[in-house]
Amino acid sequence: MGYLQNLNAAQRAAVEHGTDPLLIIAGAGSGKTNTLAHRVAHLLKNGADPRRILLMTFSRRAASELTRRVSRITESVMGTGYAAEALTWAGTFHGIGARILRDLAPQIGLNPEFTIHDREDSADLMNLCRHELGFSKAQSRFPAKGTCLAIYSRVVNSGAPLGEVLPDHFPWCAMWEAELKRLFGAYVTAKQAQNVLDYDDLLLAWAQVMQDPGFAAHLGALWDHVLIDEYQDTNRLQARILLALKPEGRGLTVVGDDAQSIYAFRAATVRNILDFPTAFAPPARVVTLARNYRSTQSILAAANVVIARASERFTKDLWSDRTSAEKPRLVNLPSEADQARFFADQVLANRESGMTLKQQAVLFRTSSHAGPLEIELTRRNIPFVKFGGLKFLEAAHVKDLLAVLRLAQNPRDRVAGFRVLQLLPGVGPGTAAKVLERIAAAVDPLAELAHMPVPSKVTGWEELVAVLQPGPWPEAMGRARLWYDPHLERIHEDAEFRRADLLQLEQIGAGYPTREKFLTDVTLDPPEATSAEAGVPLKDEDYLILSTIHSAKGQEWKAVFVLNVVDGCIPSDLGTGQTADLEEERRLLYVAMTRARDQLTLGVPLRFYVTQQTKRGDRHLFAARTRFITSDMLGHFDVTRWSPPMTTEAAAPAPGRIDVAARMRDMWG
DNA sequence: CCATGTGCACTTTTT
DNA sequence: GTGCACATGG
Repeated sequence: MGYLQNLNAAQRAAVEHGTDPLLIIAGAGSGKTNTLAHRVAHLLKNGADPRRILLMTFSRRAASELTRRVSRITESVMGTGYAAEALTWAGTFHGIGARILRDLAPQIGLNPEFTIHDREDSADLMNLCRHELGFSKAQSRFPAKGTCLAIYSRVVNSGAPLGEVLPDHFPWCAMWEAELKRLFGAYVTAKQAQNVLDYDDLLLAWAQVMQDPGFAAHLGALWDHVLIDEYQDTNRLQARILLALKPEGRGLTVVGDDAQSIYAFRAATVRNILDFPTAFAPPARVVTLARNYRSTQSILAAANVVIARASERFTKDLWSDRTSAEKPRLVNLPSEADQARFFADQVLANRESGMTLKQQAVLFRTSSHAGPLEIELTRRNIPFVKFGGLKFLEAAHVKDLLAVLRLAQNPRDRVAGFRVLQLLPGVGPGTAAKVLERIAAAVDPLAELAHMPVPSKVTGWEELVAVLQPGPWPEAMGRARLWYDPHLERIHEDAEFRRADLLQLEQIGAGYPTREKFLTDVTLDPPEATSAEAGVPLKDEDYLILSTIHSAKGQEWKAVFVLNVVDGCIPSDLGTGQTADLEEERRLLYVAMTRARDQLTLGVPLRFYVTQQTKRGDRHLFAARTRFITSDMLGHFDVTRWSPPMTTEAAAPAPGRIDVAARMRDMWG
């Protein structure tokens, strides 16, 4: 049992625990993934069938990290050749849900060719319903499409009635309760008529299936062991699915840390983890991992005092035996630009002393906060990769091309159809709506599209019909891209950059066996960033990590820098209304701080820039240090102040010497 | 009637 | 950069 030697007592208890329900409370850096991976390996070693293990995580990144670790450990335990592919059921809740629904589709009244809407598609469909019901023309302002979808989503995911969700989370929309109810009814009808599912449906339909005793027994019997990571980020709907899957809790293991719950805005609730033990009789065993292997004691001490003020809390103070003389730094800076400059200086200084760029990360609350830093890094030729924020899938050209594929897959998908049809010159919202109306009523929508009369001013109809015809994959992807190319040229000035994205998308698509698998995966697991972004380094090059705090969860770096640790950013001034929201912001800071192994630097710019309220012009605000670090905590930090050197060389990139006259002469010589 | 051009406001976090 | 409301032009 050599592979158990490196575990501490608590970790080992979690790994060797039997099949009764188990809750592992795993603090930041406590070897959570490692423990979970060892538990899986241990199960396999003792004869468990890998195809009968269900591994679910919250995010895709966590899922792939976990399977990677499991395969490494199992290989060392079971010998090479024991492939991790044998773990066929590993993924996110949504991904697993999509797969189950696709498999069961014929038996549960779904068309197996259903397409999946991402958040923007869902909002577009919501908007369509909103128009059809005439709410967009209401005298006083009806909530925008995104807000409608957010309300709907929260109702679905929290299981709370609309009458509660509105006053609690969307008080300014409470007057529209009756209209919203009608809207949501229309939205659901539209989705079903069009054979599409949104993200929430992947959970909701699964939960509905689990309410049927026959299906619940069938699905429950598929797996002997069910292990859930990041349980603090699950919502009520997910918990319901889980408990229906394993009502006795047999073979059920959940892992999480209430102090790192940062997805309440998606209706995640800490109650899931707090209530887990008593959901079973006898109650689930609880194992707590409080020893931290990541950070120095001085970093942990600071993080602990931040989280200690949290109002509702389960657990533990983390401890570590990694001592260090260096306290976390809290640096006051005159402005955001100075913050960018200082961080860049420090990153380079760290590299001088032997720390690679990849071992360092800059974290921020909101993607746009990284702007000044990105400029500074580009100016100094420091390569970086940014996670979170601008998404590949949100770019108009990518959505266009995917819409063509989706329409071919599912001609009743109205959002896709609406988008694709309007690419043709001469087709606008009116014509598109009529066409879609007509093909929706037809038995064979594609045939109807091919044969229906078309307004004479519309061009390119035959080509569109042709590109939607069935054909082998991935050639169909290339056909679609070539079909789109002239439209791309016509619509976008910067067609070359966008074309590069589409070529990349084609590459990705070629890696999938079918169009359906590609579309499902690209919706549930979108590529991180567009290739058009400046200076995407090659894989083997060294680069600095820029990431939102949300995307940084579960990761660690030797040195961590946090931007804008000021009130208005952390906590974000958008979410300071409710105490629950505020508590989440506190945990967010905690998550950011506990990513650091050796060195932690928090930036506090005195002035920062607000781009909103353009009516009154862009503004600089004077910011204060975040309310989560009160004066009495400052002893845990090394508080300093930094200002840029007052030389002209520092203020602007030092120009070299040039001979303008000579250059002008050379133009003609 | 309907497609297209122009101006203005907004941009949390993610499956 | 992107989406939405409104005005104009076919």
